[in-house]
Amino acid sequence: MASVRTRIPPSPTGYLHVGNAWAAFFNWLFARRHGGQVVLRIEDTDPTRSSPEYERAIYEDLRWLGIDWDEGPDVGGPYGPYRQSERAHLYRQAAEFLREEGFAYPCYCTPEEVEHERQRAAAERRPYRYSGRCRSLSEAEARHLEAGGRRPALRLDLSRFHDPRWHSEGWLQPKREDGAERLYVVVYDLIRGEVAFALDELDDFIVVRSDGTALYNFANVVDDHGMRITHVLRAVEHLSNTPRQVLLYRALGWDPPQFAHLPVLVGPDRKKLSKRHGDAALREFRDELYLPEALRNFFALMAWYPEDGREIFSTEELVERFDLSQVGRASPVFDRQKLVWMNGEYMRRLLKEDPDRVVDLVAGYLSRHGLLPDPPTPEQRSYVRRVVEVLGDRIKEGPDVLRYGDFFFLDLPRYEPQAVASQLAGPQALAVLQMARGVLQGLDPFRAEAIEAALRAAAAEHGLSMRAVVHPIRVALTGKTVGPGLFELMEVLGRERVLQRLERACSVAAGAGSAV
RNA sequence: GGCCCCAUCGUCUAGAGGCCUAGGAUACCGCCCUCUCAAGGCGGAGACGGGGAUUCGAAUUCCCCUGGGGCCA
Repeated sequence: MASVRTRIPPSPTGYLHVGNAWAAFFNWLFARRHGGQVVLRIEDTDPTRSSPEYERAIYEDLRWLGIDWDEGPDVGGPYGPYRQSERAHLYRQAAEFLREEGFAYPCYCTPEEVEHERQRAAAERRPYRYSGRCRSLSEAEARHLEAGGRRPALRLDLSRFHDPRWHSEGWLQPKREDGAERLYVVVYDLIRGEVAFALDELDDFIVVRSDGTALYNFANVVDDHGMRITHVLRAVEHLSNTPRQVLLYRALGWDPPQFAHLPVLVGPDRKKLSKRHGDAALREFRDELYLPEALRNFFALMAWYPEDGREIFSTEELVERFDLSQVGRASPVFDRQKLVWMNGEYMRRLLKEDPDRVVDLVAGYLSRHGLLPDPPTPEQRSYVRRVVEVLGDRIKEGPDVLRYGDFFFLDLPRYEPQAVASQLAGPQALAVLQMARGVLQGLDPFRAEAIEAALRAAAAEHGLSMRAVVHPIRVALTGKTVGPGLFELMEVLGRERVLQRLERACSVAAGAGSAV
């Protein structure tokens, strides 16, 4: 097989979306699996919604995810330009060819006229197809319409495909049906097999609008062919467009690439993942401390499983194993919970192998939430490092940093009402806190082991269980009932802050919790 | 409306006619560990959308229905 070339075709009309990132990753995986190339094509044909800022953001997000490309607007390549907005001349050229070869004809019908036909078809409860009225327009009629100020759109002439010379090629197959013969456009899909579309279900569709701009299907064909794309891996929503594209390839005298229609990623409501689902932009995952390697692993596991049993795979392993024919056809639901789990697995690993990276990530997260200057001083950074050590594998995603450790970065903890009510109310709590103050006041060094020993001794002396002393102290220092080991956390906080918080909590406990 | 795609635990999925009493993971529930949470260990509950057909035998093949999704400037 000639070298594999796949493409990633984002529109710079917003931030890279997880659904597109997922499809992009599959294109990347497939190309890398076969030692091929990846082409990045920017589909910026809608000038009102496209922007260079979004284009840059897409490069950034893709690179962050670990997807690289061999050709694209930013890196160049032999088959450019790689922005659709710069390819108008190529579309025009192809359109002229179609016209010269008689595969396309100018259509002077206005959108209003077409809409009228459509409505009449709907009223008569029959499927709408363009009548082909302009197909047989005479030169004189055309000139007359032009003189009236009408600009023609260009339509593909499907009647040309009834020529028997096409019927031996396999992609256009005559089939006998109830005695009559129907022509079918056959799409060969690497995931779904052969999918046949009756030619008479299609109509003479528009290829170039009256304003001269190319339609999506047309531009796509011109681009994919021009960029020597061998494999088009894209979402199933494009499957219905494929027969039109195949017709276009053939009319232009080209062989279509191989197609593989991926399922669509959907949200918990089974609807296509979109902005409606909130955090669908890839960068939001980055901001919430999802690791690119975890995301890649997770992405791979949607619609495809490398082998049964194992779930954690390095990207190299994924590349080694990727098999398009094993990709599923059903739409996977994007499951946040499982992503959290998987990210946790990678976080835990990273904590062992490259703790500095975790520290940087956490520091960045804290900065974004206003709890740390950006950049932090060296002292602050080493403090974050100690906090990360103490937090350990509790950090599965960004929000966990605050969930378990915001008090490390606040002057006073944010006291959760429920925690206060259950642990700081009443004389018992007050007694424990006062006992702790007494024990810790002169403790030196202020280290976890020493703190634990001292507190255990004091608890035993007062006939208290460790549970009974740990809980009120935890709430006093952190404001919550969950979090890292109490003694470790105290060491990081330091004696001064510990005593200060205990003191404050004492007044809270004494005031029966009303002062919070 | 026409056409196309899809359908196994809540979710991701394994399953290519007998290996299925339908396996794993996640989420959930219980127990253990333990200063709480997290992690870890052990255990539990949980699915082949429905109906026909083919076959000695169907989650697996075929048809219909239902339900979801998509395309038709």
